[in-house]
Amino acid sequence: MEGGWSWEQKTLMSELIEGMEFAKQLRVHLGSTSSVETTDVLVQRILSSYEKALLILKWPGSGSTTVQAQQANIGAAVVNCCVPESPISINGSPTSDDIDGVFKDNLDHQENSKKRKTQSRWTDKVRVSFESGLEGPHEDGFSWRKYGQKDILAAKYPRSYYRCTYRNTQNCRATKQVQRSDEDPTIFEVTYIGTHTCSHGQAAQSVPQPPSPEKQEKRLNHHNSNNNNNYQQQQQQSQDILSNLRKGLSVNTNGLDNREMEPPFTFPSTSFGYTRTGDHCFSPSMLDENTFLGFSSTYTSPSTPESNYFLCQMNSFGDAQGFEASLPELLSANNSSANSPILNMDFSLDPAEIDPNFLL
DNA sequence: GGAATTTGACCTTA
DNA sequence: TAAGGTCAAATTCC
Repeated sequence: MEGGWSWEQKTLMSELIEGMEFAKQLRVHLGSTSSVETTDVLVQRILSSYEKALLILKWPGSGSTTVQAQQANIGAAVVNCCVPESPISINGSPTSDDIDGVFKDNLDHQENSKKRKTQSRWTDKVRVSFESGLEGPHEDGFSWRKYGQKDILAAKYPRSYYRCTYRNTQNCRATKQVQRSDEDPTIFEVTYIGTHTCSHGQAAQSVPQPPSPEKQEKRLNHHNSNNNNNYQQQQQQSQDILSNLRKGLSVNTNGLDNREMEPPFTFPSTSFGYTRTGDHCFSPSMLDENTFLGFSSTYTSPSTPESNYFLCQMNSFGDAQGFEASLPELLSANNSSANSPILNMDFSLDPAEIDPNFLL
């Protein structure tokens, strides 16, 4: 398998291995200087994350665009193919046109199609395993309200239209369309249009919880919604998480405290493989500490059963873009960053400490 | 009773 | 003018 790996993939693997080695060394070091039990727990979790990341990369199917859950406790696989229906900049952020479109759209509430054209728009593909008990895409962290359904010409399944629940109260213009794939009914193509301007994004979910997947499934049945996130929000959340991390670091640098630790990592029972491919990606040089940490945090988070385990995977072209692009998504996949174990992890990772050549 | 979904009609675009 | 997208009243659910 490794024979077909691209340079980026090999580099990624190398970096992960190296990081794991560093963590091991840290454990040895801390073991000699500190008797705090949590230290070892933390390091164990670091190692666990690395090991599982490596495991993912080593999966035989990781060279395809489809992520199949290959562990018994991964009930559903999410294929997240980011189809750039509008240009996405190299770092995954919407282009200036996208931003302009959103901005103008916010100024002018009388949305028309021309403006819609300029909105950021991308498509994710979500594979959902029927074995998981869910028949539709899992929640993507935002609160959506279905406002329409339409039979599409030449499509076997109708298309469902969703808009942000807070459209009226906060004038959030984000919408999404969910279309079940003709070829593979287990795949839902989710097209996101516009960005969330509401303050009830994913992070807000820790307050008013949206309907559970079970509830949503009960309601939506066949035309379920969801998956994935708004990219800008992901970026913002990446920043938020980093900010929280740094706050935590101020505690950390004073020594390991007695904050309650999350239970050891376990794969959630209803989890999703997850891949994002296409141009909605980072270049290796754009992979900053946010995405790195986000990967770890989400990867290890068992907090939200419907959206917790997201598998990064190389795309079919063998590069690392899909993997990298999925990182911000991984960040926000976990609905509440407060639930992310990494926020409880007391290790320091300042931007200055990040190897600027990470993945290079 | 409030909130979410359904669905037919209407609007916009190519 | 057909197809996609949205609106809004009716319906359903909690």
